Amino acid sequence: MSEKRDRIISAALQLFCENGFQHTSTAAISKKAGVATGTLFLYFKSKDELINALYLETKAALSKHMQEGLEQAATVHDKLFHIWLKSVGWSEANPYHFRFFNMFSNSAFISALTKDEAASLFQFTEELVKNAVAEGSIAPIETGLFVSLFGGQLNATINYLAQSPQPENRQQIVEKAFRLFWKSMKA
Amino acid sequence: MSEKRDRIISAALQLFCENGFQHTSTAAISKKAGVATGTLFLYFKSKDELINALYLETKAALSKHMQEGLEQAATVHDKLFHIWLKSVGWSEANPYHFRFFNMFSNSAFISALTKDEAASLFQFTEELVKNAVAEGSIAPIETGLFVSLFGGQLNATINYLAQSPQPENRQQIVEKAFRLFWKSMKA
DNA sequence: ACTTTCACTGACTGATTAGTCATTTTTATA
DNA sequence: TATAAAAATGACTAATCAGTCAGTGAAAGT
Repeated sequence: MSEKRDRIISAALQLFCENGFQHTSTAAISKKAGVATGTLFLYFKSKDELINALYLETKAALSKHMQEGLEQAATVHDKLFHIWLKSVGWSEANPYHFRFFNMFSNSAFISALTKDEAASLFQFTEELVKNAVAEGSIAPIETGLFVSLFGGQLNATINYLAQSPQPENRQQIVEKAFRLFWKSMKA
Repeated sequence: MSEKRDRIISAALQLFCENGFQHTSTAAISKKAGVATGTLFLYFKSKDELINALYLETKAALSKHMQEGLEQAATVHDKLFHIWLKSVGWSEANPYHFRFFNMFSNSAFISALTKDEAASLFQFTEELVKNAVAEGSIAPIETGLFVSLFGGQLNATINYLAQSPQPENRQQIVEKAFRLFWKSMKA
């Protein structure tokens, strides 16, 4: 991966979040990245391919971060809590990436193909849930519903934190929200 | 409200959902609505004002629907369940509107002002939560966090249903997801 | 019958911009 | 050092489209 490519991706991320896809010209991205307008099209066939690549790589980064140290968690509870904390941490450390997901996950710019590819990066969470139900750690539930609810709760928590005025009890909120989720799901 | 205005709003909703904001020209909206290109600009100063009006009116319709018959629910549990069912029902009866929210709630097209106005339509939910905590029906929690989690869980449920292959146990899923939420929140 | 009003029309335009490509610069190779 | 290959440049273009405005026709008022 070239360094110029990285600069383009990173400039695109910022500008898309600040001004939206439509109000960000490829010329503006190139300028911010410090490359010529043509260079962008060496690395990405089109503006659409650029945003899809950005989406996929961002998802991949999050997925990787979630799994770091996951093997050290012994119980299902601990594994879910690990994923929870990693996700919150990553989102707070990468506010642009998080905002990017909020803005574009449901937009028309991301193709169905890209979404499929991204979903496969989170396959491991489905496995986790299936095993948890099988071993009786959590109450019986459709895997997809569990994953959806977990993601929803997580997203709601992060969004709440992002717009909440007091960050001092941030950690308590994060833990409390997880406790609530776990309370609803445990066997 | 003129009938042409309605047709423009409704055409815009469909086209925005199908092709996104950027790939929907005002000419296409006008054509689908069966009016001249200039007519759109009689009712909306700009394409941006159009999407903001659409957002606000859709939110208002949902808010109104949620509150229909709400006074008949006696307990906090019943009130929340009423809102839950009304929301799910409305989203399934108005899939375009629901998709529109998913696509544009976090987009750059909806102004902060519009979002503020929309939020005020849901003021009643915050009151509900405050009273519930005060009377001890639910465990103590920050109002904003509760509202955020409720919305997140609801949204996750509807999204799960929308992409789930089997609609036969739809009602069970809806009730189950609410039971899980209530389990996590009740005093 | 004349005038005024006004919702509506649609051809038109000025501005924007995604993407191209002939050329130059840099890097690798012999 | 000479040559080839690869990477990068940026002026340019073809196309799109939001928004305008002079004009139309129907209805209301006098």
